[in-house]
Amino acid sequence: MKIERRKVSMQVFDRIKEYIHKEKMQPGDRLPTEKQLSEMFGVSRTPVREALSVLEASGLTVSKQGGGSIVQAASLTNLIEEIQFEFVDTEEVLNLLETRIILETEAARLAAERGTADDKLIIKKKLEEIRSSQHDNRVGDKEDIAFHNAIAKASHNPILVHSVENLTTLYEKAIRFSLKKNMGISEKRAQVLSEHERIYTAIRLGNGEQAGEEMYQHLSNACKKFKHSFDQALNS
Amino acid sequence: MKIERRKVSMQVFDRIKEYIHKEKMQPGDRLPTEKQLSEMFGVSRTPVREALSVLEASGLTVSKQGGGSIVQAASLTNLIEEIQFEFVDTEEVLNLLETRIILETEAARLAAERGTADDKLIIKKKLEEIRSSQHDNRVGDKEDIAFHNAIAKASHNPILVHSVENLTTLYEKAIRFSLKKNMGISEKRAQVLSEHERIYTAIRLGNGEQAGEEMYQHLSNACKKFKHSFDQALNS
DNA sequence: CTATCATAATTTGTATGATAAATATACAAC
DNA sequence: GTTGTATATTTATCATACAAATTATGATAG
Repeated sequence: MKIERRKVSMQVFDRIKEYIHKEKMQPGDRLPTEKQLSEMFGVSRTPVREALSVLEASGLTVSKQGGGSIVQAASLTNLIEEIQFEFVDTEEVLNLLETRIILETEAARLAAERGTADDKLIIKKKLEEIRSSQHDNRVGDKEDIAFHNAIAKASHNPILVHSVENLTTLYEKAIRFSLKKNMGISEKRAQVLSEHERIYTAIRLGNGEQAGEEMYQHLSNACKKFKHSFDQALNS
Repeated sequence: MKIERRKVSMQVFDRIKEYIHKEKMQPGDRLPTEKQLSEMFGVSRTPVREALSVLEASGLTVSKQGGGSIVQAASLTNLIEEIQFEFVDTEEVLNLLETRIILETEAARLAAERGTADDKLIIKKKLEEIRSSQHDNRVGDKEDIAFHNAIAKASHNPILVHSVENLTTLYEKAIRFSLKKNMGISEKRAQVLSEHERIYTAIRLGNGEQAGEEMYQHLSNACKKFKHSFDQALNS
């Protein structure tokens, strides 16, 4: 039997989250001071500070020297189940997207030119799963990836499929650890959905050039959005 | 204008990530000790510990009491899975070539646009090795692959490089295990060399469009030749 | 020589106290 | 109402110390 020994700092991390939830704290509210928290939990300031570091890195709070720690998360109900940070290099994500653009632009074109009715039906299904995920207000990363993979499959080139799947999986991992706050911007979601629809339509009509162009635009926009959110994170 | 004021702990966080990346640390490798890190960056242990807390919470490292901090996740580039090679099928070789065309056309374009003088020198060297292999009447597969890989490297996109290398080595294996190797290639060697030279020239001049076009022609020709020799083998 | 085990050294985890720097607050001056 | 200033509060960092866990070392037995 293995006794679970969690670090005090991480226990404090949980307790503070719990506290925020319990007290129904709103964005802008001030947390108790580090001194108060350390007395509250019967520990020293050190683990409290480390817990607050993680909280801040996860975007839940902001600590300002002299000003205390302030709750930032907009809604505590869909509070972070999992901590998400950026530890992946921005440059690597951009390189990843660049490579995806190269491969998937052609994959979309080939899908339009070679895809069977069956292939296109599957793509359509994936598109609708994206729609319903959006309707449920979920993130929908998995559905997004599935849509792109389905298009690759319609190219009927297994090597290409494998390469695309490889990159999309990597991308999902990268995004999971790098995207922190810019999830749920509905207007952007609508735009993404519209882009997906345009890609699908072009494929359905068998218009390879158009499909490639739409895919290119779609991924280029993803690239722009990523850069933009990164710049924002830098200035905060 | 907003004066940039990043906390030391977060600067340390970035520096450690940078260090892991720079040193190409693999999962399982041990980071320097907290003491060493604090001396390295000229700060106390406190911010170093807070940075490590965030790193650990993000899943990049694990810190064990007494055991040091070890890297857990690697950079994206190292995560790319290789396509395992099963058996050589003509169709698969064509699929492989098709995917290579997609990737390497763009790789050549990027090489022309982003390649440094150094990069181009290396490409030139590889080209000359192809020439000398031809002079020695050797097959020169390795040299051919090295030439293509060097071009990919000049794109300065590690993900793209890895993807291209993956495919070129796969291609080399495929050709090697394919029974019909060296099928009537010798007379086309001069042509292949000329194609390589045209690619190099376009890259050297920084003409991206041209470089892409030449690469496209080159690999398309390889495709045609493969098809042709396969048909011949069928009819014999 | 090898393997095992006790011991020492190293390293992280936590505690404590002190100082610097930024912010918040209260209050006076205009 | 606004501005400025003094004071108190609070976070950010430093320095040191010790506990706890792991790793390295070396001795001993076979």
